[in-house]
Amino acid sequence: MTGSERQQIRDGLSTQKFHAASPSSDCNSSACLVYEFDLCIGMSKTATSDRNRLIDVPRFPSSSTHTIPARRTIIHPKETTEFVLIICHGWAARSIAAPNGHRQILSFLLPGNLISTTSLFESSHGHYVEAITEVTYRKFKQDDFKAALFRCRVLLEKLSMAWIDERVQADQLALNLGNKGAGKKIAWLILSLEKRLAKHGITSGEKIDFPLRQRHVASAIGLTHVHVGKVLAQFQRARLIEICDRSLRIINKEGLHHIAGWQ
Amino acid sequence: MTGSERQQIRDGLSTQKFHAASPSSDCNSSACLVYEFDLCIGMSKTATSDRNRLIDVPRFPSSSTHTIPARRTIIHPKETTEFVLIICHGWAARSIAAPNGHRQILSFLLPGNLISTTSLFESSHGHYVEAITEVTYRKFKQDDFKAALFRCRVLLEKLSMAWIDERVQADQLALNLGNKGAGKKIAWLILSLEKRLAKHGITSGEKIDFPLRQRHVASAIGLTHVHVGKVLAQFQRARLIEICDRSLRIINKEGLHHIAGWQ
DNA sequence: CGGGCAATTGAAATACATCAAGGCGTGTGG
DNA sequence: CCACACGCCTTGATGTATTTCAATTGCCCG
Repeated sequence: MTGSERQQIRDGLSTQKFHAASPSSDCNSSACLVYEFDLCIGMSKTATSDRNRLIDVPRFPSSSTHTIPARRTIIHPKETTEFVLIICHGWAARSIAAPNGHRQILSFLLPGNLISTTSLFESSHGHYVEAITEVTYRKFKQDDFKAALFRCRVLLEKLSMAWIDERVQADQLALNLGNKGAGKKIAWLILSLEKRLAKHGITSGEKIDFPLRQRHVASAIGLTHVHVGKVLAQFQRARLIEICDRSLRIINKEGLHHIAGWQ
Repeated sequence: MTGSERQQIRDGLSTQKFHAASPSSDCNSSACLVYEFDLCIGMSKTATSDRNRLIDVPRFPSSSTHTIPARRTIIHPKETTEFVLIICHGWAARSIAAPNGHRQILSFLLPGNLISTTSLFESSHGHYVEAITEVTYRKFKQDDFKAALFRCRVLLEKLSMAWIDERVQADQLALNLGNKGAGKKIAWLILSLEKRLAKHGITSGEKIDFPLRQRHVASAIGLTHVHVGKVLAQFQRARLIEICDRSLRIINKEGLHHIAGWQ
């Protein structure tokens, strides 16, 4: 996100506008409830290639859209809520903290991602969600969301796929955190992000959006931000990647694969 | 498990005996399908204090019991199957491997644990399961298991609790793997195992079963077995714990808590 | 007895954390 | 417009934690 795109938001309150039909959206199928559930992906390829485009949810009752500036906390682990959140625009991080203060990012949330599949059934989240860029998200009532799931069998199926996916991702995260070598970990992170973005079609050429700060990378893979900086610089000197202006270009994908141990 | 308890099994094939009613079991409620689902725990406290006792599953159709010697692989990640496995006796480890060979243990499976909640819906597991001690497990047909879930609402509820639990455990694992300092990680592992064992009532006094080899600990927390050995020795010199003869005694629990960062 | 697995130990190399200082861009308030 | 604070990135110097390698021991089992 460039500075000119950034809205001026001076206080910590999220701006809120209740859902009004916006037929100009690039996602106007009545089945398009959730991007992640693949129902949008088919048409998104033909749509304008806006990155991070807003997902619209027509014919869905009682949802509201919120926008929060970068670096703000969206969800506190202890707060209870009856809502389910879906990211429409921007990046967020889901994390937990040990009582001693150490924080670990569990996953990055991209547009279309449900904020933790368990949030459908539990009213307490048990983790933080923080905005990385400015984030727009949609807020559904748990009950409404569940009801929609029962009305539409294919949605239910997609949800179960989403939570299996979530588990696979968690397993892969553990695999990577257990790795030795900062290079391995970072290469893995880059490749897995690239894969996710490509799957959603949010990638123009080889250049991908990369709004992560070094501290995000650091607390996602268990290193200090200083060391992350050194390794990234090294990667760039080796012409494996190129980072500039909040976007990343993978120059030598094979090389990264090799370093990450995906071979 | 002591040497004298260990059956002599000479080949790699698992011994298989189809289920025959065994009313002498310490778990004879008709509802007692799965230990983990809490239905056994109430009575297990009054039962004889056998550690690692066999879980029996009366009135449940088409299940078979298998026994596999220590260090043998129970499940390969690519093999497909229509069965759901539950550990009855002994310890196992669930793990995944990167293409380069690095293996990460995702969880230790104790008596009563379902081998991955996703195995109910997917015919391919995607991970290894290896016996740590000799392991006895029960094998259900996926369909039969699902049918039983629908027959019994409370079981369904327990299942959903099991998978939420599985996710919490996965999150905690990531949190620990991201920690710096071998002591922290190992203390955390010990405490979390103790907690799980205590919950199941498989703990006599402060002494708990600890059949893990150093390499298991190592690949569970992402360190080398050499270093694990050094840290464990250090813990014992500091009189935090005492390990002997495959069992572990926690001497200074507060100390461990402090080291683990649980404060 | 020999072979495989596990635990232990020490010495050396390396990877990583920690600390500290400086630079750069951006928003902010005078 | 300026000065200033803040967040972020970079760099170097230093110490520590961890890996790696190698050699030794004990144990269980065939």
